[in-house]
Amino acid sequence: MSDHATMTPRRAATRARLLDAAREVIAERGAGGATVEGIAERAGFTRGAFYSNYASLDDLIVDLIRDVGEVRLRDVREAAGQFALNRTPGLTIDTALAGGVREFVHLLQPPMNDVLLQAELRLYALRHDGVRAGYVAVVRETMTGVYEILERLCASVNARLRTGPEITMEILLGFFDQGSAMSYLDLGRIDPDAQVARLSQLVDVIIETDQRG
Amino acid sequence: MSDHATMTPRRAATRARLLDAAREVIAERGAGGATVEGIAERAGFTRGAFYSNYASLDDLIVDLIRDVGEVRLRDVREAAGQFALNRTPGLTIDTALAGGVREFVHLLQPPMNDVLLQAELRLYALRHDGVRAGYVAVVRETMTGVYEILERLCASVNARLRTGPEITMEILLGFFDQGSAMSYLDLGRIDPDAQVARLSQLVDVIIETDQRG
DNA sequence: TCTTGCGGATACACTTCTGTATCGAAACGT
DNA sequence: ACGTTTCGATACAGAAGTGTATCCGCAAGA
Repeated sequence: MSDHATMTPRRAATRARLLDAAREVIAERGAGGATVEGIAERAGFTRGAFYSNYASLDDLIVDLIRDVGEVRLRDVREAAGQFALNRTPGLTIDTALAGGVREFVHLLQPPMNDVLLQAELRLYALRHDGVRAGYVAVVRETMTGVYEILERLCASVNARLRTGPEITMEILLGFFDQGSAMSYLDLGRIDPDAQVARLSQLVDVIIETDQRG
Repeated sequence: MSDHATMTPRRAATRARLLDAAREVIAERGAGGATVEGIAERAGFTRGAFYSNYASLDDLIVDLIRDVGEVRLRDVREAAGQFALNRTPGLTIDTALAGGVREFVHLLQPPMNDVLLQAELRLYALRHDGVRAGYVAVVRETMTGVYEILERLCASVNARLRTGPEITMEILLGFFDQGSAMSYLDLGRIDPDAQVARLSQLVDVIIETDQRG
């Protein structure tokens, strides 16, 4: 359902505008505070447009979760691609790890709205049975994708992860969420240098190297 | 402000009932979906009672954040106390660590409502400047308390943490949040055995031991 | 160019929430 | 026991949102 490729361009464009508006409004007011009226208005429409595209707010949010998941996974894949392109073989472990950190650290600095939206969607999935399965699927896909990348990186520098996929990814994702939320809570912004340092330390914790230096 | 010790018992009781109601309502409908009317009604009052105790919903939520923080910290302290009481000196590292895991693992299995409430309050703090400082203070206090306990535990079994307080606590808290949320998303409940296994693995990751066995 | 139909706007009736103002009653000091 | 204070209920006016039903105009096809 709601596959933007299989509908008229006009309809797809309207839905895209509604989705973008929903991102903003949900980030600003929360999923509970987001209203059909608010989203439609933000998109430059009236409620009429909304209801002729989605049956309900729930319906739109399902669409949004799918979309957000796709974007996230694509971001990670792109970072991985960049890393693979830039990597020069034969580096020392530390240099290679530092390179990896540099390539992935921007994922640790999402804009405030993304942090809020992500948290809101997770809460929404927790509360709404009809959404949960889809949400979990998206998270799993992301976790799997990231883990593969991580494993490849480790193998290429003769290091290995201390724990299996599931725990590793939970540590990673939890750390990302916790870190970006605390940054905004604490400073009101994200300090890139601090994030590089944080990610480096995390890598030291979850990765085990056979040799040193 | 709103120190329950310095007000008449009746007032304190009413506020306590309102706070409890707020916990439930916010967990169920989210901070954005929680209304003065809903909270008052849940507590068995009308809005009149609410407004004669709090100036606004924001006002109550500030109180709630403080309260939730106190409860959390007390829980951790109690777990630490239990651990100290039950611990028999001279155990092997692995046995001692296993004991620690057993003592703290129940903190990894909060009821669904606590997971939701915690997430909602964090989001609320992110969005409301007037609340942020207090929220951060509460989190810092919790982190410090937990870290002290963790350090003492490590020292007593001749092990040490791989990273400093800040990163360690971010990993821990992030892992806790991520884990409980995913449990409820995935299974709809929390599996205690799985949590023990998860916590054991986490301990292996963040703790470094000098000897083995 | 005509017309057909879809997409978005408008109107309507209803519900829920807000904040204030007022009132009755329960608690408390003397 | 009595008056005072305080606390919680009720009433009111207004704001905002919901979903449906209806209408209109533009865009695409013959």
